[in-house]
Amino acid sequence: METRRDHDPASSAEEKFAEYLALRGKRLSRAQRELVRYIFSYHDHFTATKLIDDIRAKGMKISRATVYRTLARLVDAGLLRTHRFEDQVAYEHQYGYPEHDHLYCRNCGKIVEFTAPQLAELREHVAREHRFRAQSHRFIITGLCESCALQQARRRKVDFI
Amino acid sequence: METRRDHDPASSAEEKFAEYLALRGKRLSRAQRELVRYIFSYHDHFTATKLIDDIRAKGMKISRATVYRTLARLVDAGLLRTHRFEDQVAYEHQYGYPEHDHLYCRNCGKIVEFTAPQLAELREHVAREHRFRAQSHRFIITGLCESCALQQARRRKVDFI
DNA sequence: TTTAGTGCAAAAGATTTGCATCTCG
DNA sequence: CGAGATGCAAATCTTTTGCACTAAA
Repeated sequence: METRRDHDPASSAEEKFAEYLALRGKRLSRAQRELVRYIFSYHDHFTATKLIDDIRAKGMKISRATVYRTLARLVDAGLLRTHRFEDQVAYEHQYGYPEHDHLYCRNCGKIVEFTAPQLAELREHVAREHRFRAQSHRFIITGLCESCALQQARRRKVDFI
Repeated sequence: METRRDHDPASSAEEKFAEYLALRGKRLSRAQRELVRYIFSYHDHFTATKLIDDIRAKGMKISRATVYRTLARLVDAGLLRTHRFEDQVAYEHQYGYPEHDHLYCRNCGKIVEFTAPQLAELREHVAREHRFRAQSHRFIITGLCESCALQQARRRKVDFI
């Protein structure tokens, strides 16, 4: 998957992180390096739990505690951002990734990204009206994805029998 | 504020709930009735934990488990809605209370409600585009309220000295 | 060498669940 | 009476922490 060493997201995120750590006298350990490489080798939303399962499946040996500690640092470093959905905290790339909003399936947890330029305007308008200085926003549409909606419709029919 | 007995939120919510239960052969127990009355006797955001503390302080004897079970039903009945604020799950009235969104001050935690009809349209539009069945949405504008923005500007000047 | 990082297991918190026992309808 | 509801405690689940040990720089 990953071939070009110089400009792929994984290595530039790693550099950014190393910089962040160096600046505060922290060290970049083997575990942290492996995690950053793994996390930035593809773009997707993930939960801490899922990440732990994934890296274990890949054979990496990093403890639960270290994963949580590293995620917290990556957030603090501005490389990751957390999102709280209904019943899960998801992480997503912050560094080098455009702003977007989300659709969240309440049934299967699927997350779909979308962008809606109108939101930025609306946000400024509302903020001005309330004398707020807006810094960011979050728009989440919760509901059912196509397959879960169908599945639920089916289940409902069965219930009626 | 609200004095007329017939139409106060607490009793109409109770009726709604009784209806919901009856429709599915469930019973309205003493515990559930007390909870609904308490919850709808005022409008505010609350967490399950806070509710449990509050009712205990009022001398009501209802177990933790029953509170959770009742909250789940109230959500299912469409009387309550859950929201994730910060790192806690908050409940708020859904029944008889207009949909709204929030401005959140990152500095002092102040929450201001606002309504923006355009969001409903936008939500339907986006959902349709992604074949989602939207059930609700959440739009949060994060930033600084007026006083925190001023305060911060002041602090910055000091930092420069 | 020295201090930060790691793993482990125990702790925390919030919510859920199994089960014997009440209670509504 | 019989299906539900309740309370209690134990069980879950995710995330955090204390501590002795290991390893970056």
